[in-house]
Amino acid sequence: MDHKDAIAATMTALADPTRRDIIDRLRGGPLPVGAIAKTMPVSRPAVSQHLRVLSDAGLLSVTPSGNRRLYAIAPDGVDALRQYLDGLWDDALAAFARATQDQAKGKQDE
Amino acid sequence: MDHKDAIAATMTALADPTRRDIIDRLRGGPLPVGAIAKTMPVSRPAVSQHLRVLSDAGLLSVTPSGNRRLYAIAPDGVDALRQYLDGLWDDALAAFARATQDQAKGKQDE
DNA sequence: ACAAATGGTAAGCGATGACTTACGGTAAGT
DNA sequence: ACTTACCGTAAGTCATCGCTTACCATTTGT
Repeated sequence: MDHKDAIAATMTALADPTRRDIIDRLRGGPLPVGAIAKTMPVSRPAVSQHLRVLSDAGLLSVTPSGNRRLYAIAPDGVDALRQYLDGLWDDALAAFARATQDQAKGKQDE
Repeated sequence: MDHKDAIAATMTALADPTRRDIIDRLRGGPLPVGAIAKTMPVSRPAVSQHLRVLSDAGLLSVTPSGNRRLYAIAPDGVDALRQYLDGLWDDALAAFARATQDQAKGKQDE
């Protein structure tokens, strides 16, 4: 399933703390690579590699502007993860309700 | 911030594909370790270690039942990630709207 | 045309992590 | 009491990943 691969890529992309830091830098709007790296404890190539991972995961969009490349958060990529978690949330609540209901009826698992 | 650490733990826990598989097995309701491991390509200790990570992240709850231990999805842990993504979603949309608006006004970045 | 700036990529290194086998410990069956 | 079932933990191995330094391409400024 192509959709599950997208979820996997998005999840692993967001798992790294440095990449979440980059995402936080972009919350205010698009930024070029140098501006991001200047406020971070890692080198610029490291930031570049992280931006690649985030872009491949669909979390960032890139718009070349002359000499620089502006990176911005892509709402669609974030939404994919949101839908996954919403589904997980629904199932968790349903299972929880069913478990407590079964417990009230005195049924143990079989 | 303790809250950000919780997000980090939850995110790294969900980043592993095997752990997401385990989560999927638990969507229907609580299961003991052996039942999970029997339907998975990895060994039972591996599953046990993954369950530990998921529990520490607050994504699973454990209820010892006699000889076995029943693992279930914890809605609260899922909700923490949902809130994080909702905030990211809001900021992304706001930044996107502002960027297009600035572009309409002809302002380039400074 | 030359120099400076911006940024992606390759190679190599160190650390983290996922898995296995082996072991111990507790609860249930006979 | 003994055996079996269920499960967590320790030790060790192998792959993956994040980082750095070097290098190269492209674009802007003079």
